[in-house]
Amino acid sequence: MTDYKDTVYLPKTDFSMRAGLPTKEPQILKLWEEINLFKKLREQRKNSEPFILHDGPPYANGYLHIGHALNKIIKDVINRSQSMLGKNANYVPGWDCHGLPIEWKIEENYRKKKKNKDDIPIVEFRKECRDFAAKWMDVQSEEFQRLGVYGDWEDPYSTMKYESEAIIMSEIGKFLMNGSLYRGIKPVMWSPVEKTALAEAEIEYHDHISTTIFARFPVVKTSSDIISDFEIIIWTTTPWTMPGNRAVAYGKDIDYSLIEVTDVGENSLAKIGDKIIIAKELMADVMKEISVLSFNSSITLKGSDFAGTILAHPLNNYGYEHEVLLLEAEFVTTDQGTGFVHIAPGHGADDFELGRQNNLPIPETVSDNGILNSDLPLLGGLRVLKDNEIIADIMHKHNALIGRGRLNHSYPHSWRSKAPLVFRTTPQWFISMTTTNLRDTSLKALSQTTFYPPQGQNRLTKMIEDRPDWCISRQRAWGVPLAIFVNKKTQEPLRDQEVIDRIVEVFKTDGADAWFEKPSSFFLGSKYNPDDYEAVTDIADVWFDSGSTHSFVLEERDDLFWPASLYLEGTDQHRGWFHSSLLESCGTRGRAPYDAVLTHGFVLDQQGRKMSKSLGNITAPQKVINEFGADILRLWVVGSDYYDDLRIGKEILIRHSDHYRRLRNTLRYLLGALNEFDEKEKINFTEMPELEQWVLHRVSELSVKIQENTEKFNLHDIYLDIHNFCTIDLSAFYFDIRKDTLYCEDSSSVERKSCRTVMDILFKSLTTWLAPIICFTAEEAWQSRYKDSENSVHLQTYFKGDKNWKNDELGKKWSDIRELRSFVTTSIEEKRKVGILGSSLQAKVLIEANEESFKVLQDVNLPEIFICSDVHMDLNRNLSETKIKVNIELASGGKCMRCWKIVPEVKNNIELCNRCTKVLKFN
RNA sequence: AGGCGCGUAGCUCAGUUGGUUAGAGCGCACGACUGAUAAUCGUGAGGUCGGCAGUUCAAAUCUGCCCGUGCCUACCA
Repeated sequence: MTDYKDTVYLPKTDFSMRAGLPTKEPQILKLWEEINLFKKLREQRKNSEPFILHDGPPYANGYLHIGHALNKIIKDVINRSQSMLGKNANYVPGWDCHGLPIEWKIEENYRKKKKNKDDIPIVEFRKECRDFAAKWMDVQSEEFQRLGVYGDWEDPYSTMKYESEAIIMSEIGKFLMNGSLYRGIKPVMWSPVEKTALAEAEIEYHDHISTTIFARFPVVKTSSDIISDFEIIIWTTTPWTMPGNRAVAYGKDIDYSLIEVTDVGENSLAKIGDKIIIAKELMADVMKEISVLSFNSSITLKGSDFAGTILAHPLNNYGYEHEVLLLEAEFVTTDQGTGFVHIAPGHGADDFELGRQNNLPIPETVSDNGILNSDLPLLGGLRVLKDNEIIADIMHKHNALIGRGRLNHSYPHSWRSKAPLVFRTTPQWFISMTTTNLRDTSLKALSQTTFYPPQGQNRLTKMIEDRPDWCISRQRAWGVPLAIFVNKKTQEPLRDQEVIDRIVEVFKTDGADAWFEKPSSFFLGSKYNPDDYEAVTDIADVWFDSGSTHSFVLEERDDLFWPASLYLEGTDQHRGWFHSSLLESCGTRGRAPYDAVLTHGFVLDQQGRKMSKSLGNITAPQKVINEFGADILRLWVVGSDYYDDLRIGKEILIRHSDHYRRLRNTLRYLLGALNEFDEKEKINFTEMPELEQWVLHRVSELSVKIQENTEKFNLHDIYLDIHNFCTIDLSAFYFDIRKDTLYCEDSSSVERKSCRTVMDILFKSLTTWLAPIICFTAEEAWQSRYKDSENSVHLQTYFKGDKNWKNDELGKKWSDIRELRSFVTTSIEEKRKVGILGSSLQAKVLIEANEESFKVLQDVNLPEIFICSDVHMDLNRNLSETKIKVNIELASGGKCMRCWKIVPEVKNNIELCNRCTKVLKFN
């Protein structure tokens, strides 16, 4: 017997079956670097329609986590796919550099060296922050590039570049000039020891003993006569907030008892005959606490009965003559106290909010070192944390209390000084939502923005509707200073464009440090006397920085455009970057800085739990890259529904690797089949067999779909379509059927040449379709074929099918054929199960078809489609419901030693079928 | 606690305006091939569509409640 293996055109390629991505990907990155791919693409597309995905800046303070990877991969796939549409998708990555976390890190270093932050000159401190951010920018840049993310890594943007700081200040200036930037006050956690505001994360809770008081608020005016001579009793652990009291809150559904005291204990501050009101549920506890021995309480009222009542301050007769409103509030509970809550709008979050809603005044009663203002009657000059016993004494002396005590409870302290904190109102700078109609402008801008997914619009809209004015000042060091002068006399900020311009110009050349280095006179010029003005030392909220990126990146750079085509971030950025950018841009330019917004979900572990160090369920992108490769991570992204939260874990990554293998082997098979393909082989569409025409019909169908889905950023659908196409249409159908043609047919035959023409189209289609997704593998396959490193796959555009290829009728016909084919494969399998045959080539397929099926199959080369050796089909008009009946027999004849079909002509000493004999004769 | 979401086979996902027996790929099991070979092909088993209650001739799909879960409500980004 002769071995005919050498006469068969077996697939041949150097594109390996196993990928070895972790080692191969860096080589491909190097190749791209060598040919300067990104620049080359910019040059090639410089006159094309721009697509600007404006990068939301990550914070430069650590290694990348999987969320960063997710975000940048989606961005990259979108950029690359837009590029595949022929657009100029220039992408400039950036970093957010200012802010508290970096300050903390630098401070932490100081603490280790036992240095005090306050002893370091601010400019020196800022320099260290700057160096720290610069270092992490480099680290993250490397990591992003390893993911395959392409962009202008040589010239990225950052919020701390001098030009950026200058423009940020110039943007602040716009708000200053248009009158929407104003000075107001806001309660913050304040450390009297460090004389600074603290962030939530800088606060730790320790036990603290507080003086508690039960204070009397006489009813002054009420619609409910029955309570007119009663006193409302509140309980508080912060007596020092009493000067700031402007209201008392009740719960509308709480039951309150009207109580008359009839007997009291020896040291009780209560007196017989006192008429007081407290929550019914707390009556027993309170009476015991204030040593009331007996009392009458026959009447119960609902909180809602108190609406409209006005009280007097407990020290009403000693200088605190203002009205105290009795207000309804949801946060009132009967867990503790009296069921009434004393409201000092300057000294608590709930208090402030309730005060704001009811237009209460917000008195500033405490100075920055924690001392009650000296002009306060009776209590001026006392210390808020240490003198509460004295405050209680004074109040008692003036008949303002009905009880007092002490309480050991958990209380906020500074993590630096360990000293207790207070809530205090401080002057802050706000951008008004109303004076320039910023809210309305923003809402209108949102209605003109496209959201992916659409729910985002709703979410952002709700936030803009409800949000208060934007507080943009921070009492910190590492940021863009609010370079504003305040007139000492009028307390009005100086609004002079000349001064602002002078500041901006200096920031451009010297950076924002100039604000701390140069004297006021330098900025004020000759027009103003520096002695008349105080320079603000606050810095800007970092959200203002990043909210301004559109101005110093999109507007300032020649290679970008304003507004952006797309902003794309995690769903948390509804509150963050989408939000601040919208406000900033609407406030200065009257519209959103983006045409569209895309949000993705968060990454969870395999069980759907959030990732945390304590659970030990963190998947690090670096680890995935080293074990699987970046292309697998990229496949994970597009293989997931990233509009929702995504899960990741070992099994999930393995599953995606399985999918990857299918794609890789499809490319590999194409490469093998196209070995030594010559353009001259190409066959015209109309001359191709119907099967080839059908494949091209599918290509054109898919091509349109991919085009549309790219325009809608529907990466997930693109991927599903490609994968299903490779698996169902190609591997399990077209490739399987055409093996005989490809391997055994005469190389000059129309059939084989048609097949290879189609294979060529498939290769170009798949590599360009896949290039945005598995950017490394697509390049590897492309280079494996064309061996022309200058001509990267990423310089191409999507392969587009010829319009003539689309033929829905043909599509329908072949999907019918495939349905009938599945009856045949099932029947063959049954025979295989019982050992009658192995290879389907051993089979002769006998078909009885109803009229409809007969019509579909009659002019089809059935042995080819069924991959069997013989088919006999009869029309059976009696079948109607059943489309076809299939029977399988062994084909008669001998096995051709070359193509392995069973044919009658192979017998005795004849080894080859007629076809193979003919093929060999001409070669 | 409120605002915005999510919950379909072991995994990743499809499921049109409610309309036959809820689909695909991977994995798994079994088998075939040994000329895509750590590949390829075929067959098959997997689901009370988170739960309960409604609306309807008909619910994965609409409504309500519940359960689970994520993001947001920070001088974090």
